[in-house]
Amino acid sequence: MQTITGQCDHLPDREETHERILQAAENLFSTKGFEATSIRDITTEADCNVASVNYHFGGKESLYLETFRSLLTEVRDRRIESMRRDMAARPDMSLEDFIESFASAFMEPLVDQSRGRFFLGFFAHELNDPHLPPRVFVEEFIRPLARVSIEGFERFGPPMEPKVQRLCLMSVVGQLLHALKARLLFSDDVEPVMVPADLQEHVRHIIRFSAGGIRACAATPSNPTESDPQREATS
Amino acid sequence: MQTITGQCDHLPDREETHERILQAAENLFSTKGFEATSIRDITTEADCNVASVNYHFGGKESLYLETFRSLLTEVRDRRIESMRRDMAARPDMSLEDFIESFASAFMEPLVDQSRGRFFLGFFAHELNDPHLPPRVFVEEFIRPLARVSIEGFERFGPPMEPKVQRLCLMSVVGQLLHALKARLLFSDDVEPVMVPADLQEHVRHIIRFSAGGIRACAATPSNPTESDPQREATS
DNA sequence: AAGTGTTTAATATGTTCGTTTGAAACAACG
DNA sequence: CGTTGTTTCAAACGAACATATTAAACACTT
Repeated sequence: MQTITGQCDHLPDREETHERILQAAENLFSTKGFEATSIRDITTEADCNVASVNYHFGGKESLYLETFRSLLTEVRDRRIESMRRDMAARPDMSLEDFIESFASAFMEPLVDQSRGRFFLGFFAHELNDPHLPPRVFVEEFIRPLARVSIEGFERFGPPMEPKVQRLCLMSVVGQLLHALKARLLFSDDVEPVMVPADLQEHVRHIIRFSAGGIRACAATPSNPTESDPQREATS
Repeated sequence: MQTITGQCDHLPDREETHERILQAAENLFSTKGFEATSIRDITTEADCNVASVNYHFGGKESLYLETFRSLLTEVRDRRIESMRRDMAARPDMSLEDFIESFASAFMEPLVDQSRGRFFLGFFAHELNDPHLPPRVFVEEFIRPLARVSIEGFERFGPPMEPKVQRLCLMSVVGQLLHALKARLLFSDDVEPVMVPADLQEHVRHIIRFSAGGIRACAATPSNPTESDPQREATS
């Protein structure tokens, strides 16, 4: 009662060990994956005792789940909030404007200095060595994001069948993710030969490319066996 | 000299241990990554002794390198051969035809029952926990493939700046890779709600989408601030 | 000051890791 | 038959692993 602030003069940790473990776990799990990360790796980086993980989280697996789920919800909610804000502020967007809004909502949580920068690594490892309960990723993360995105396509894009809408959404997402991965791959290139040095420039290309792709897909919505009228445009 | 064929009557292995280790290593390294795969995992699956890996390959790391590099060259050469064959057989392809040729050359080594089916997993792990010497992946794999693909864009696509050509190539590749990964993600879905059940249908969408995207990018090659003429096509 | 619940560190146990060793089985050659 | 080189095996090494148990140190209440 007498010393409110004097609880941790000599100890650097005290009470934030829980947080330091979470940060170290996010960092290591996202880069090395679940199995390749040992509790000792985590406790060494968190500068705490080995037993702390079992005490605070009840084991390695529980720590992984808690870390990943909180990361999922953070990225998801930031994206949804960003898109909803843009859609409400500018009800008369062009298709290009909406794709730009979607792209920035999609990318920003992954590239800024927030916890979201760990997301891609986490996801890559989880994809081919799953430790999350099945379907939780699709139901709690992808589905809500797809719902808002499709709503934007409905409002700002050309009329399309729902199936084609989902495919176009996946085309945009695939390009954006590949842009991020390519930057990792070519990061040690002396000159930017394969990928532009500026991510913004790459995103601007994706916006233009995707707007053209979406309009081409909306042109003949129903039967893909029929020959499309654009076929002779280049000859 | 007397018994040429009587070398391995009772032993199932004998002389092919080297190959069995390679197969097991491909399988395990691609799904679990380097660190999460133990030599005992490999030798158990290969049904041989623990010392065999050190004997045949000189250690875990050398085995990983040899496995990955041979996988790289196999996928790369299959892709290049497939594209060169198509380009030679049909010199008057449409843009859609070439994208289809590229897509099948790109996808087939990854989805059929050859060794290439391990490639995606290998690559995903290598991306955020590298164990290959730097730049070997870009120089020996991506660069030769990009050269042939850009050549196809030159011949069968609209005129574009080289920088835009590379960006369009990356857009197509990103969509194709994302289509494959999405199939893994939604593989346990009861009904195909997010992704079509048939990969061919997804690829057909990507062809249509990409042809529209490429033509939109070629429309105004230099100054991206200028509004493109397709803007009013859907209203 | 004594008591209570919470958090940390130290220690112990059994497992698995990559690698090494020495012997055995084999073909080829003298 | 003896020797040599090749390949496989069981066994074992020290190190690092996950986890459980224990006791000490702490903030806070009475």
